[in-house]
Amino acid sequence: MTIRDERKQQTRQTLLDAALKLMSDGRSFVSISLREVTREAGVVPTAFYRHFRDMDELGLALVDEVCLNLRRLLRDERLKAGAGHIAIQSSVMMFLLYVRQEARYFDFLARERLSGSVKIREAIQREINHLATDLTVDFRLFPEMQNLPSDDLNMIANLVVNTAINWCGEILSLPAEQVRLQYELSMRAVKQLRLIFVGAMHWRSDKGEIAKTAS
Amino acid sequence: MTIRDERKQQTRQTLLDAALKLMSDGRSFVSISLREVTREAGVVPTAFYRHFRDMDELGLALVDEVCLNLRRLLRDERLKAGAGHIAIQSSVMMFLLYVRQEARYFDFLARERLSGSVKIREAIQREINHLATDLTVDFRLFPEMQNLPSDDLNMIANLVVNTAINWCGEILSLPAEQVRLQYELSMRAVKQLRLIFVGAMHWRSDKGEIAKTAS
DNA sequence: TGTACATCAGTGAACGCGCGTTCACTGATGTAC
DNA sequence: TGTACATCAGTGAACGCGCGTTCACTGATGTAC
Repeated sequence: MTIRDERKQQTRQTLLDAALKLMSDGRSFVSISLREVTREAGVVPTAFYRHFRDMDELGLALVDEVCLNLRRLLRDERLKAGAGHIAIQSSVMMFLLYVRQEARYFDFLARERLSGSVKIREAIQREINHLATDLTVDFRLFPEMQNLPSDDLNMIANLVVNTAINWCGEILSLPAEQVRLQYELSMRAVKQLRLIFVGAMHWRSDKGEIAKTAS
Repeated sequence: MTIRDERKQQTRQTLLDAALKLMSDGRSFVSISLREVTREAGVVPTAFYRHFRDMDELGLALVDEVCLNLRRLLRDERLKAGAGHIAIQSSVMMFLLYVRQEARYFDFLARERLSGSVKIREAIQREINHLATDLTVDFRLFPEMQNLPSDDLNMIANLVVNTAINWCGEILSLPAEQVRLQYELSMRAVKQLRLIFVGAMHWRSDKGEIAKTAS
């Protein structure tokens, strides 16, 4: 990598960071202009085109970057925890602390998942499906879940991942100084994951009659 | 109501519909301009100000309208079902059919819930919390849940409502002609709600040891 | 190593465009007598 | 009921502004000999 290449990568990163920063006070990606990004990054508007064809391409790069970091975190968590075991409370708490710490990343993901351009939405959804697949694999190592069909494991993984995404959206919409509310939300999240696991452990055994007991 | 008032209300509704229509092919509210709305509605840009101060105010009116319709639907469903009973499969299927039928409304809600302006996000969150509260009240009528503390009922209602919102986002991102995929998603939704109810029925009794059984 | 040319990340001026908003207006509808 | 005036939803021209994109450019860095 030559000096020129390195500097180019630096500028590219500056542009990505600038876009995230502009979004960090609640604005959505689509409302941010190319000129704003370059202004924030400290380069001239035309320099943008040396790195991205248009804002959509920058958005996709942002998805890649954010998801790469997230996958790293989850991989580390997974290694630490050991197979077939999960300490729900500490996992959820750690996850939500990480979400707040890297708020810009998760804000971007949670916000653009449904409202971004078609390409960006698809890219994010692909990553989320990937997460769900990883989780399905993890579930196979749980003794309590080993005899569930993979269809059901998938369904449960999807529920867990979507629930976690909701936590992100909710905790990020709380003001930073409202620590009490954040804590309460975290405790509720812990309970929700526990409830899903309770459901998973009793799944199938009594599937047929659930909640058909009328008043 | 004079003729003039009636016509004014008509124009106002035309503006609201125009905004929804412009969003219906995947664009987010913030990316739609005042001039586009008036163009779509067939009035001159300046006529807009006879009805709304700015686009944000129109957005809030849209939240009101959409949520009013949604509440009506849910109230009717509730009356039909009778207290303390829920037919999970038919309820979920009916809900998702309604979501697809009124796709514009739910697209708007799902999309702007996280990415709209602060005011719009708050308005939508308020409505969602309201739904969760209603659901908590319903839960009280379930014999299986009657002895759970209201804190837990709340937590479960929140999980159910958020999960349902996720279904909306997912089913609306499927192309209209992919009926097969929509059906599969619906069946998964049914299972997920069942799983949550299974969890709820076994909640508390074995809360302490959940998933602490290591590999 | 030194030189001569090529590359290319970033510059700065310029463009046409759609935007939100202002203003004075028009003419149908409402109201008071 | 008929008339004279008031109201006000919608009009149309005009404005200044930030936008995305084009173009020819500069000068530091890379490359070939």
